[in-house]
Amino acid sequence: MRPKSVVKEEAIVNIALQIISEEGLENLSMQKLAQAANISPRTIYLKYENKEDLLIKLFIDEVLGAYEKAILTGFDEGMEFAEGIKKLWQNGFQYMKNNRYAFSLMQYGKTSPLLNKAYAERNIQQGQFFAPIHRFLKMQVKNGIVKSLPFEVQRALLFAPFYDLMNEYFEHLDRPKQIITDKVLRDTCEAVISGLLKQS
Amino acid sequence: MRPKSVVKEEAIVNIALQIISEEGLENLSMQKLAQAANISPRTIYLKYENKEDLLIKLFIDEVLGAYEKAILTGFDEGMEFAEGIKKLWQNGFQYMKNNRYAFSLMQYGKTSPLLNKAYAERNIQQGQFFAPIHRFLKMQVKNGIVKSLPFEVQRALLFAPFYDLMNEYFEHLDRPKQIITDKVLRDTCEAVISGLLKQS
DNA sequence: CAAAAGTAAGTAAACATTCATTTACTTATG
DNA sequence: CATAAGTAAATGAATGTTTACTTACTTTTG
Repeated sequence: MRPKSVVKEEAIVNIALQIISEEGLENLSMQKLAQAANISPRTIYLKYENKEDLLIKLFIDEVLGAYEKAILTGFDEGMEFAEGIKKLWQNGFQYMKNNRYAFSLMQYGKTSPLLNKAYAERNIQQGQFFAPIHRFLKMQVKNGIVKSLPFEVQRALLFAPFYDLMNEYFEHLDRPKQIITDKVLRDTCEAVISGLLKQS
Repeated sequence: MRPKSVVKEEAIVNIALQIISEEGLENLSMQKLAQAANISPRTIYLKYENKEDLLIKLFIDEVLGAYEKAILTGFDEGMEFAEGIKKLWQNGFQYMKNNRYAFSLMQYGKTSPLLNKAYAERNIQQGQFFAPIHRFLKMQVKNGIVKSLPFEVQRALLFAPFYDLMNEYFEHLDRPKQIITDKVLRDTCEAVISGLLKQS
């Protein structure tokens, strides 16, 4: 039996992410992808059932899965509050810097109904990625460190500014000067932390 | 001369926003829009040059323009810091609650290359919407009230959580219980404010 | 040589956009 | 004040192109 080419499988994934990042999700077509990856359209359909299947697997496996794993590396629910959040931000920044294309598709997860649905379903099925962070925050509230707010609100306060900064970071990559430096990121993280602390 | 039907013009705009919100930007086609609005495809081209023109005008005029106007109503650069930010959040929440479809297209402004480009170009041409808020924040830094951070970072800290909450608000509209209440929004706004204050 | 991997060349359906007309209304005239 | 001329609004059907996906065949391996 002829063995499958790993090179081609990786090309599909990487070039798809690149097209999405550079031209937008709406401009990724199966034909364009095949041509750019120098393969036949049919080859994509050996690995993926259809376009929807491809997009969802890219989003869930290649992007979200890898990101969630990266962000939780070295993070421990027992950490002190500020220490834990800083670790998450550091990990996130490190990962994103090296995975610009993944970041682009991740952003589509909030707008595209298809990806949004896939994301919600996955979080229901397999006890979600945010579980350790959820428990971490719950403990901080219990210990009187952090303001008692719904988890969704805490998550918004802690991470929404981070994604905004990453967006800014990538936009400034193409410009003469980068404003999102490690120091700026640390300062922003501090601001986010102090906003959630109980004693203001 | 046959008078033009305002009803039809409005139908194009409203139904386009509805389709984008419910099915996604990538699933809006000119023919589908025409059918849903009960007009001929040709009629859309009387008002708009092409699909790109339609999308950009929807985004810039119908969505961003209306939002920016709404959010700045009753806001004054001379306001006290917390007061000013609370006003912006209140205005934003009020507007968004009544314009779910507009919110959806607004979110696409961050991901869609087409809309992103249109947004950037507009902000360069006509001295941007954020100018009063920019000056407001600059003054607060000068007066030693607010942490000295790049404007982009302040904007991220102040407003990124807001959009996240609006997303959550709309998702919970279809569920039995709403978690994003006026009180939760006020509390979140307070947290955002305290994160930016110089004395923690 | 079995059998999966891979391909070139298709397919029907959907796409954005246009053409050639018709419709609905205003207005100038007998 | 009836009616025909004029005109912008609006249209249904068609344009060529691109789409996601398939068919029929070839290549490459154990």
